[in-house]
Amino acid sequence: MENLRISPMSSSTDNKLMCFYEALLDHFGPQHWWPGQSPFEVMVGAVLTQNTNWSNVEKAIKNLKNAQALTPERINNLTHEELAQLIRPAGYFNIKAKRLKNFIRWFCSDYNASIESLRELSVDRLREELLSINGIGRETADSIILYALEKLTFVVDTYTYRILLRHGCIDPDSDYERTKEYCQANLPDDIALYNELHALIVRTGKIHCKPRPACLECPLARFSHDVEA
DNA sequence: GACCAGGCACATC
DNA sequence: GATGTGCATGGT
Repeated sequence: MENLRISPMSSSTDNKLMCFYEALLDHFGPQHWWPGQSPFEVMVGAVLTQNTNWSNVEKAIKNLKNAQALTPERINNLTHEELAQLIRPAGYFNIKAKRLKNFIRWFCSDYNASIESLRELSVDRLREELLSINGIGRETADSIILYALEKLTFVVDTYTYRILLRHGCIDPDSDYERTKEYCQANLPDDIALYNELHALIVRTGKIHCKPRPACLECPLARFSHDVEA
């Protein structure tokens, strides 16, 4: 990845986001997301990781692989109970089994389980279609578009919102779409950068950016960090 | 034992 | 439209 050098102090505050990116990349290094071996595995992982620690998702994916069930056709042919048991370690297994089935039914019936067919669609069309599937919300849709299909869309999550709010980049009433707009307006059109920044934000959020207290050891603390937030 | 984790849909007001 | 709640396992 191109190693842009932007001084946090000299580049002014009109692009905090790029300063954050530089600081986090310097501190943590590349995160090599998404840890899936295929686009389909990434899509499955995107559903399974909803409100769930990734280590639990890995167990569920391992179960699917061991059962030789990690293909659209195989998952389509599993019963609800069979699928739910395989993904049990990821939590919410009953509801996630339904969500996976919904997603894969759409993928198979509308796009013949073809990743390339999905890639031919525009981001707007993809997003609209994904969001029409019960169980696929904004973050899951954007994760699939960015990490599985490698198209330009920024993924917002609770850490993104929390960090940007704490640094005064967004208003407390900013919703997902407004937060996403802020990010995309302040970043170059670079899929690899979107990929890396979201991963770095998650890494940061896990360690430093709990709801409170703000952590002075956070690599972002020097950027007008509101320690009272 | 409490809390958290890479959300989402639905019910209720 | 905003808020509350159910969904569930596994690590710390």
